[in-house]
Amino acid sequence: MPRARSTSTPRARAGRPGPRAGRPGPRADVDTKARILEAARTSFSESGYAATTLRGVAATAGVDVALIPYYFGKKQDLFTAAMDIPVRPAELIDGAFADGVARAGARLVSAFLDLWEAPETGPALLTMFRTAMTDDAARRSFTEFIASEILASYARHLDTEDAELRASLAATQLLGMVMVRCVLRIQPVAGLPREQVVALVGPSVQRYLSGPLDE
Amino acid sequence: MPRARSTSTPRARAGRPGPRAGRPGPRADVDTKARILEAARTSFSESGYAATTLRGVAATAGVDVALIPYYFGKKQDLFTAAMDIPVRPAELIDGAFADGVARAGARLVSAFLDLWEAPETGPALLTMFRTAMTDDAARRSFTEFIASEILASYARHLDTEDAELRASLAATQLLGMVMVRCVLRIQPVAGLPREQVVALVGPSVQRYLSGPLDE
DNA sequence: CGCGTCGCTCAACAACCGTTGAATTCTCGG
DNA sequence: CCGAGAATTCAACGGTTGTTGAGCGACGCG
Repeated sequence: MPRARSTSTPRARAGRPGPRAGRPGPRADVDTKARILEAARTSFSESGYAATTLRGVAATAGVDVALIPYYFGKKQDLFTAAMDIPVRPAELIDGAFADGVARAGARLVSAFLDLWEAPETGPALLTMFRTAMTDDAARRSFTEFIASEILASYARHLDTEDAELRASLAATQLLGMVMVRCVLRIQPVAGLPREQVVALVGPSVQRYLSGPLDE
Repeated sequence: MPRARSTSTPRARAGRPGPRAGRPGPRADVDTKARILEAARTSFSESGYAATTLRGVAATAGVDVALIPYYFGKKQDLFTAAMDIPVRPAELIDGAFADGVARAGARLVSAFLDLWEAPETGPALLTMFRTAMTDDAARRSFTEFIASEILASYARHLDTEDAELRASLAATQLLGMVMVRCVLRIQPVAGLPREQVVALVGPSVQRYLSGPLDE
């Protein structure tokens, strides 16, 4: 493991920077930090964590590689910064239940589609989901987040005693719909108009929320 | 991880005069190729393609790194070899429809659970799914495979004209159940006995297959 | 004008990656 | 008994990665 390579570099001129450094071009008229973040979001969601290289992110952002550690620190910090998106699941669920449990199924499907199809939140959600599928530590925190935030919010609106069972069953249908339509884009579900998807899978969610479970 | 290597390999560590190599231990009592394949399957499914290193696979298989290119060629070839599992989706679906469309929902749920919970096929399926979510080329071939193999098999058993729509809707529920129960392992669905899951989500799949879609 | 500071570039570094080639030992058919 | 070939090892190569540190240019404040 120790390569014991002292300061004898194969190249000449060790330690001293090159003759050309500094900032030759004009000052950044656009916000460099935001450009890095956006490039990082798309790269993480399209290629995953391990396959994303800082050099690739820097290239699509049009900046130097060293600017990323300069602004964000380590690669893991860039990742958490890219995943920090504004989404309040509790408010979303409360909104879906606003006018009665009887309509909550369709409302939930609609809200889920909003979240996953918006360019602001969709890529980050996909990345979090993918990481939760892969990394075990991420999976634990992800499922704990779902249990304490999402399922608990459901349970507040369903005052039956099997509320958590019903909530997690509804999650299977909601997640599966999002996978098939937004991620894998399997036809014909992927090509249907939004309202039709809501009308088709809404009743299934509704059955889990308020219908008879044993039949 | 059974490391049942009974015969000890005498590692005579003498000096270090130039290149010394060869095979010091006894010949492979266990099938080396199979051990590499198994280690590769679990590593690919737990860490993904980019994050799996040949050195890591070799370490958990207990062999030298160079044996992997020796047996499997490039890393991509090892990947395709690890993904080559015996699964005949058409037969599976035909079996689920064997005694009538009316019972196909529960049968399909049961067959899906078998497939994803078996240690033989589960990891590879998970890997294929994850890769399809990440890589766009893999996604296209995956969805095309689903359309031409899976959905077409469904459609053969449902002779209505919206057969493909019904099949892809059923896929949302089946995939979502597998995600929540087998991959993310969200409670309480993950902790339920098998038959209860079949009883709970079977009717939802059944509705997509033969129930009224507009209600 | 002097000077610090901020934004940025360049070059290098150590570590690790996949892959190759040569060396060595074993097994086995002739 | 011997040589052919398979199985396994070590060492190295060229490339890429994340990260660091030093230098450069412009700007703002004194």
